[in-house]
Amino acid sequence: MMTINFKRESFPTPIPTLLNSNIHPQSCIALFDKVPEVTLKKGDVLFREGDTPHFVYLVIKGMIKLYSLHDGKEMLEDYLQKGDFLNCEAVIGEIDKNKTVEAMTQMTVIKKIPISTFQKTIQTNPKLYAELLFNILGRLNRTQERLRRLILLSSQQRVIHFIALHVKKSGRQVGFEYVLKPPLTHQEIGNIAGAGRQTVTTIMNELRRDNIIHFTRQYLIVRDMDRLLALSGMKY
DNA sequence: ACATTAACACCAC
DNA sequence: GTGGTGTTAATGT
Repeated sequence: MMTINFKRESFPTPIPTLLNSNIHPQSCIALFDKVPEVTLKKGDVLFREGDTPHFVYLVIKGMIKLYSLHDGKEMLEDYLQKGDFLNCEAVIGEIDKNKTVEAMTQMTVIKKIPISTFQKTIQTNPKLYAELLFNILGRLNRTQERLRRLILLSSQQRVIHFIALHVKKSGRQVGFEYVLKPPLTHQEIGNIAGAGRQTVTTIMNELRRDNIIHFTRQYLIVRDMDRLLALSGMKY
């Protein structure tokens, strides 16, 4: 017979002493302050479908993708970027073992802490709990955006829409332009937007001819965000 | 008409 | 050399 205990002894206060005595601002990110950074190359795998993860990861730089395989085809389930937490569902004891996780960009930087440490600290600090919820909400929105794109837009529009939103959010603004460095490969853009690699290449070259974007292997510039958004066929 | 895939050449690191 | 890009032809819906 299982009993569920809804009581939370130390929730919401007092704040435990040992674990967060050295955390200055109220931030989940601060939990990782003294943890060394790990740099991943594109394609490096953190763990595979079926593995049991033992860490919670924080993305510092670059992008991480979560996917499952279906007769050789990669199904992109989610992707994470700077400030996102991987396996943070562990705070409520949920651990997703059904996805492979790997670095999507060159020079992806992450930090990791044991799941138990993360769990204990977050569970006893409501502010951190709220911050985590907020972060997960961001991921949920991103996934919903992707679903909307997939259902409503043509493949051209999907690619354009993803590029517009992604660069606007993750690139830095320089004058009227947005620069994303490093960029994603056409293959990865295709995986996210639900389009073939060649399709992405062709669309991006058209956009380049029209001087709406520019790109090399090191960067992607959006020259005219308004036109790009207009071409995407979505309001925002 | 739209989109994906295969094939191949080419280029960069 | 390997991985990424550019282009076109064939094929499917």
